[in-house]
Amino acid sequence: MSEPKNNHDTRERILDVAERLFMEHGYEGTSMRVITTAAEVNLAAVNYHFGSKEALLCAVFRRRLGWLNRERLQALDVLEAQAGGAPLKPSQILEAFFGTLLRMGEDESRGGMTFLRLLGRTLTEPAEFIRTFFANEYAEVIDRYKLALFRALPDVPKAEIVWRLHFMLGAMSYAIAGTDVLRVVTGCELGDLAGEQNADAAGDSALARRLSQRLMPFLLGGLRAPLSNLAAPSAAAPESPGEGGQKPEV
Amino acid sequence: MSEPKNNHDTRERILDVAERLFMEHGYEGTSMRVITTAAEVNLAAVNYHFGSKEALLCAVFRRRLGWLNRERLQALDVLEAQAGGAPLKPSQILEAFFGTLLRMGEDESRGGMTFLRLLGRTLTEPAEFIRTFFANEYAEVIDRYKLALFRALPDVPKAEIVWRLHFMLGAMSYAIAGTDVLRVVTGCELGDLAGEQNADAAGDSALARRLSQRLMPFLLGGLRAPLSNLAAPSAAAPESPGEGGQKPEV
DNA sequence: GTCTATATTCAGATAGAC
DNA sequence: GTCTATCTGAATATAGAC
Repeated sequence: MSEPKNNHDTRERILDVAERLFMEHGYEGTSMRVITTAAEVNLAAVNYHFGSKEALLCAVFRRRLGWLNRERLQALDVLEAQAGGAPLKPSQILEAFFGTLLRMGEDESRGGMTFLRLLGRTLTEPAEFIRTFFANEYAEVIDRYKLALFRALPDVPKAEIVWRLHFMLGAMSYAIAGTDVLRVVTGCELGDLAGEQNADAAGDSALARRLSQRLMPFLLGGLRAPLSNLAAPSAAAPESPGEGGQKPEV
Repeated sequence: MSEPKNNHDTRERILDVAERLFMEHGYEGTSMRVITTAAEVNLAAVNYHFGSKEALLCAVFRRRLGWLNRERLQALDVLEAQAGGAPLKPSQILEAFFGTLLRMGEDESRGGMTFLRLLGRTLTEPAEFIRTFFANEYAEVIDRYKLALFRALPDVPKAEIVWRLHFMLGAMSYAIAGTDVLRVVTGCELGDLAGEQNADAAGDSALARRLSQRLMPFLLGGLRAPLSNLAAPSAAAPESPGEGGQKPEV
């Protein structure tokens, strides 16, 4: 309301640095000393501006998630208005939900890939206050998208849809968080993304686009996969890639 | 080689407790004091038996991953012997890789869901020594499975297969790690798994089976999804769940 | 092998001068 | 708003008696 001088600078600088360091070393692995040193502010500044380390982490996320949530809800609003009461197509819903996020990765002013990676990693942090924070932040959006998916896939049991939504969130989080996990686990054979650490702006933006192109078909394929035939998981489903029996219903 | 008394008890008890606590609170979030207290051993016991906290975490994983790696390689050996030189079916490969893991979740003597959750969570920990540890532990197995997938899907670019393998790992890790992340993000609507914390043996075993039944079709659907049509991600692909053009090639 | 006691380092937070 | 100095607690690790 009435901050006099470069208060804004300090706050934002702390948030920027914390965003990056939390992403690189995790919440517990990042001390306030390291943050304040890198941000070139005094050690006491974090407690003055945010109150505590936990509150700092929440502030880092609130700065980005407010916009993301609005964007996601609005994307759904637009689609539903266009459809005029008819159910949406699954691909539209996924594009609205995941596409909106992945486009953040191309937008440096919204945190870019740094924030996306941080988000992916933090979603799996065990600390209690983090869980409840995300539960509150995400509740409304997840609920809207869940309902949209229920309507889009009326023949698929709701429990199954929720599971698959969860799988999709996992695939995305992990893919985003793990540009280096990927290097570790798969042995760095992804050609063009080989540029070690993020080449900041250009490389990150390209990575976000490529990731989106790869991820969306995968998610859609998983979401629309035929349901489990209850018992034996390995014998019945058709195999050859050309013509699988794609029947999500019962 | 020559441990006299209940040395074995102590070591195993520490490993059991560490496995559970690391799963619940993460590596950084779990102190050696808490571990040794819960295991009813002396604070110095961990350093005596394992050398350091880092080494303890590695020991926790080594105890399980040796068996898992052998099992996974053997499953592939058996399949390839049966196929007699022909490429395997994607579903067989996924069943060998993910099914083997998920069956660990039903086997309390192999760590059960506790270990599976720990594994899923730890894969996303940022600490450097953890990354390199997993890189070494996983290298051989991942490589074998990657090659099997290349052969099984000769028309899909290798880079695409590696990405999708990564997506699958993510969906699985997240799904396994996040029985409670799931509760947080999706609002606990999964009916039968609502039993808060793991009801230990019976509930966990059932959860592992249910998870497998849900996850495998999703992964297979994602792996075999049609490739991105390069440019616009939202307009071209067929939608209605009944008959999508399943063509992974080009 | 086990234990007590302790060394050492580092964390988050705050009091109070400016 | 910013800074120095410091409090308080907790972490890993080890020395040395038993």
